[in-house]
Amino acid sequence: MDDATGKIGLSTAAYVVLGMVRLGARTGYEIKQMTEQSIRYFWTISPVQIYPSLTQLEASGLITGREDPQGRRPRRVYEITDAGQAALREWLGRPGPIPFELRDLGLVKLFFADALDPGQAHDVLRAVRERSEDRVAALRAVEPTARAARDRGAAYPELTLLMGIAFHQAMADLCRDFEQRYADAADGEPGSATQPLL
Amino acid sequence: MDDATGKIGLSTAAYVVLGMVRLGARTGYEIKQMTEQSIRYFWTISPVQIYPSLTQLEASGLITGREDPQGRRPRRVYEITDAGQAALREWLGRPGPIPFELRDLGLVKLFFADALDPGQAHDVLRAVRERSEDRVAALRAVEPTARAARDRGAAYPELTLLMGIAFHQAMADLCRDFEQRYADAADGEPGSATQPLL
DNA sequence: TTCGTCATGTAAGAAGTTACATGATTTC
DNA sequence: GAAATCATGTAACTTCTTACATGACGAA
Repeated sequence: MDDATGKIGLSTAAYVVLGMVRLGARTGYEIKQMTEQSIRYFWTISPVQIYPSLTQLEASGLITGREDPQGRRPRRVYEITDAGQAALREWLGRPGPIPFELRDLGLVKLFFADALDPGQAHDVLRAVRERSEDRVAALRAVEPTARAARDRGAAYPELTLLMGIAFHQAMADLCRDFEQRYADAADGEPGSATQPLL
Repeated sequence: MDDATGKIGLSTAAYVVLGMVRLGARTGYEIKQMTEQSIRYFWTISPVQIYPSLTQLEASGLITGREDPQGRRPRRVYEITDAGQAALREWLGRPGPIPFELRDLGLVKLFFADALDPGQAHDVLRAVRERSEDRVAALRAVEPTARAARDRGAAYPELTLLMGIAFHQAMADLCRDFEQRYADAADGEPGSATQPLL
């Protein structure tokens, strides 16, 4: 999976952490929060990856950390360095394949839906459509935040949000097309395969 | 990840194998081929999962296998049973959440692209767009196969193919929008974040 | 006779997630 | 004073992928 990390010994997770520090996340905890609020729909990192990444990034001089306890609660805050800015840009611009992985059980079930009778297939179609519609609604709810970020100098988060919306909207629209097309096409029995269909 | 497999002791991989047998794949090898040609863009299974699944499915009476060596080369061919048809339908219709996972390094890089100067950001945008355009072209090349399958009783594979196309087309279109919008907006320097942007 | 394909597996390793563990601070 | 949040980690467990291993058949 490290197609795009290259020779340098930083994992993708570390670059994500670096990028989040650049965007103003100061502690591991804030990085996790920010990640959940922004890129969770197309990337995830767990605390298990965040804290070692912070240590490694600091050791490499890409961020600087200092203790800033709140009362008796320990806390370490980080900032990106010039070297960190450069490393982030190098990674963002690094050529090579850009892995894209989709794992969608809904599409799998739709793929096999010919095994069902029309009524049941319709139910699968509706379930997948409603899932995408819910996702669209969830993403639209974040739009104001993305617009606010754009007005403060970060325009690209809004683009990735719009892509998520367009993506799921396209799936929902196609589901609806199929639902209508096969609404009254009560063919009756599910297809039986006596010879390979694919 | 087994949110949707439920109490019964079959993994998602086993149901996929079952579905592929129903669609006419007779051996483990053919299942792998068919999987590569059809659902690989939204699901993957490796031979390591296929062969144990076949054993398990046969032990459960959902498929029947018989030896059918070609010359001295061993070979075991399978067929789905009525119980297998029922199990597949039960799984396809099983209610509950439908996991959807996207992991896209392209979106991650776009998300952080404000750290780049406009020219470099444009390059990232173009790289992501070209990737999606390539994917659209690859999927369109499979359309005749999907249409042929539809005419022989399997209409849903075409739907999942159309979804893949629509999905990537939407991403490519949005990239192009942004490329044009920021084509001459040479703001100059990359955004610097002195306070949290998100 | 050599290469590509058919066919079925095993073993080791990388990667990531879940659950656990701790404890302070703030809010109700 | 109870619950939610802040904050940082560890250990165990899955899960998946990669590489390896074997060997026959068909075509060039």
